[in-house]
Amino acid sequence: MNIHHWTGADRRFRVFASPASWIEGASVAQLRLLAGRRGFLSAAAMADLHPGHKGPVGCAIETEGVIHPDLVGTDIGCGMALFALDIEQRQLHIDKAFKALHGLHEAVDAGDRAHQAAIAPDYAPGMGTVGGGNHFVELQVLDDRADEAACDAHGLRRGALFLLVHTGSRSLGPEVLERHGVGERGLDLQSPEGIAYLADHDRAVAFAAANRKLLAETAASLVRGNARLITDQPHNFVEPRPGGRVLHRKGAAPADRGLSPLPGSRGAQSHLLLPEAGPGEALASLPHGAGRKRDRAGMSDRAKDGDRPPRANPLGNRIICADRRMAAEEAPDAYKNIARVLADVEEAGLARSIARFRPIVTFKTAEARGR
DNA sequence: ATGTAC
Repeated sequence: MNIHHWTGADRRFRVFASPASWIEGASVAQLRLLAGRRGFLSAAAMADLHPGHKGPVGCAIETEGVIHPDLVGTDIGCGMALFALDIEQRQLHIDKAFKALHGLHEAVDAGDRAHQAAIAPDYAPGMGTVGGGNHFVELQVLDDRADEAACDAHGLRRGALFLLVHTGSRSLGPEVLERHGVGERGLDLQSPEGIAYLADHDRAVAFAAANRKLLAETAASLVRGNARLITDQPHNFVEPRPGGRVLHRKGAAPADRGLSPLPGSRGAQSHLLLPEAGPGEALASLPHGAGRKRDRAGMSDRAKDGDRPPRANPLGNRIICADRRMAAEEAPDAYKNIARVLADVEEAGLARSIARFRPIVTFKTAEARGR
């Protein structure tokens, strides 16, 4: 194991990344600031670590009985869900699929939306919507099976189509954070305030998972197929742990709930991870993707020099993104190399890839907005 | 991240 501890001798912090991985200094600085948080015990960062608005993204943070809602952030329950389609790549008419997927939001059934949003009816308009930022619905093909037996066990066939869905709880998450917002002091796990936050948090987590399911089912119907859930893993959430501890995950997927998607950028392959025992210092966590290499503002500025964001890319997938600013901010070169992130995961013994997926069509947004 | 802050 050749894992670089960027945080030096302070054993409360671990960064599971090799020296070959680009880790921005600002994100490590944000990580170290967590030591001042009430109840702080330790933090585990992954190779996708990057700076966020209020704190580092790509890490797990454990406290002694204190919930810090601001560390989970606004998009409570945001995560990645992978669904298998009952369609082979060779059966797919790519042009038809590309055209049909433009209508993803319009195709969501009103009754299904209301049903899935029953847990938070006031937020029903957001149910079955992708949202902005790095969210997407992506049609993929399984193009390599590193572990054939594991793939067989889950019915993952080479050449079959899949849907990878990345979205969250839409406007519900921000509302929950604001309502329980407590600055940096946090909430005691056992207090009425802590219990109340957890209840609303859990609703947002469920809402987000329902959103991913509804989007996958709708996208599947647009390509004349049916979606079967392989795995759904949140990466922005908090959970009580044995011994009165609280584990926060901010851009980190759980390593103790089975298979976990590891998406690359929208111009790269994705993987499906099978978690391994791993060291306890990793706080039962995995990276949630490639992680940003360049911030959004920088990417947006670069695009103002007249370059149209590319609709295609080296892997040949087509991207539905009518919002040019979003396309610039989310361009593949804003992200780290997923192969490098995966190598660090495997080297650290956190997980291994059992399958690799190539993007075919990516849905971001069909509405033009930014310039 | 967010029916996009001032």
